[in-house]
Amino acid sequence: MTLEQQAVRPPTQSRGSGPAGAGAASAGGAQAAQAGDQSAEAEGGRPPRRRSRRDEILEIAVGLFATRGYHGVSMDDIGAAAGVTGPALYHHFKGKEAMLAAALIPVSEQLLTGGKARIAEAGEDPAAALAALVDFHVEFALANPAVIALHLHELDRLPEEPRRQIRRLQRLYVEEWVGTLTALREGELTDGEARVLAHAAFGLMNSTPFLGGEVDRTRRAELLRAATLSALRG
Amino acid sequence: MTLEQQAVRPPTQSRGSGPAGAGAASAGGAQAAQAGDQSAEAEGGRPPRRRSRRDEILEIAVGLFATRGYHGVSMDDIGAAAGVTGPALYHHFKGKEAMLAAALIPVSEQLLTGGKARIAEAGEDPAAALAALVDFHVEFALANPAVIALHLHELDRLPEEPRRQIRRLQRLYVEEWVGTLTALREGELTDGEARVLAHAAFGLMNSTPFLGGEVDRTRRAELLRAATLSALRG
DNA sequence: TGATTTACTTAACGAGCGTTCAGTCCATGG
DNA sequence: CCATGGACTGAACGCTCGTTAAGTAAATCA
Repeated sequence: MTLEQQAVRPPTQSRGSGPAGAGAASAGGAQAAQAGDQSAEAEGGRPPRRRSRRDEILEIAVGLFATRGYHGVSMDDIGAAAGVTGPALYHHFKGKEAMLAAALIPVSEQLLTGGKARIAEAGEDPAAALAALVDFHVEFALANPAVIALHLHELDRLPEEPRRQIRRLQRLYVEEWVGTLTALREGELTDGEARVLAHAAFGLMNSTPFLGGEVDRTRRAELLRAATLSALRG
Repeated sequence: MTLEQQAVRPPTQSRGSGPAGAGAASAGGAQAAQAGDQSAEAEGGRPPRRRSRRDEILEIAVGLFATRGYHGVSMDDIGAAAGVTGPALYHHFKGKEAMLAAALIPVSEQLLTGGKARIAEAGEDPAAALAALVDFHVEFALANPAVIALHLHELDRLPEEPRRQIRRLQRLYVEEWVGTLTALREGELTDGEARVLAHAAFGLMNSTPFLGGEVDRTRRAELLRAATLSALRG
């Protein structure tokens, strides 16, 4: 009743494809595809260099999952939003759960590698490292609100295998923050306490998917950065 | 596979009832019942003073909803966890959506009235009002993690009518925070910016449903209070 | 005690879901 | 020009879900 998505693609047009009409409200994803791929199981292991229809569908699905919940969206819904029927999706993904996994895993990977990179760039200075981490995470959250929301809400809908993988990546990312925080406030914080603060900071920075408009993106980033840093410095 | 809930109640025992055996992991709710009541539609309008089985079931349902998601829990699941069959629940609630509404509405009401009370107690002092608000919300979040999680994740699963009511209560609660914040940092913050900060503070304080143990409750409250106040004072 | 009410049961329904399958369209490559 | 193969359709499956209906055993009340 609220947002009826649909995008009747041009019925005939080979590779490449244009932007899918009135697509997912605030999709964020489309992060590479390298996780549980199914299309390249043959000999050679060459990853398929098809960067288009699959990711396009994935982005649409992420938007729908984020606004209506994983169980609140059917395969037919996703197909309709992408301009195809439901069963057509099985040519790109092994199933519904595989779609969710394909959307979530790259996010955890990007956060972890990005976080590590920022810390490394900061050298031995914990204060600079924390500032860089906050900067990075705030920017990421503002750029990908839908995926962030998915990550927060729908992780438990995954089967054990990919869920454990994501949890492991998340844990490693948290530990980067914990290390930085304990170094910055040496003697003040135990590891457990730093973990509480790290989760609190994520909650703060990830509050951006809710609430839209009124304050422009730059100012919002500024507010979130300042608030997070104040919260973590004590 | 994870947490198989069940609570075979004592098969015969009139009113009162004991604690339902191995019940919902971390249920928080059981907040009064006054919302979309169905049992007292007859003449007189006397509210039924039965404070027991209904709320017991509601608490169990909240715990399940919080850990597995609204759509991830069936009526049979809830019934089984309460020691009855699925259809038996229709003697206490009009349906599944009514259960969710009955769990969520009292929370919004408690937050709003509690928040207003703390601000009134603080008189004209915005700094004291903010401290009291933070104190109140942190305490509430730590006491009711399951309902907080539900409120965050499953609000959109409600039909329009109760959802709008909850959204209205939430908005009023946010405005209490916005008023306090703009008074405290006069000239520094627009209303919109204060709203961003208020949502950020909720995200911070509501981070407590995730993460369990390691740090005891008192210390965690202390950490969250300090972090929130630092974040909001700029 | 007999009538009523409360709390529940078992059985069954219709709808919607994820998924499978067989076939069709069509751009491509020899 | 025909064979190939990817993208997709339409129909159908088995299953689960929320909900309804009819009946029952026990507790309460007149």
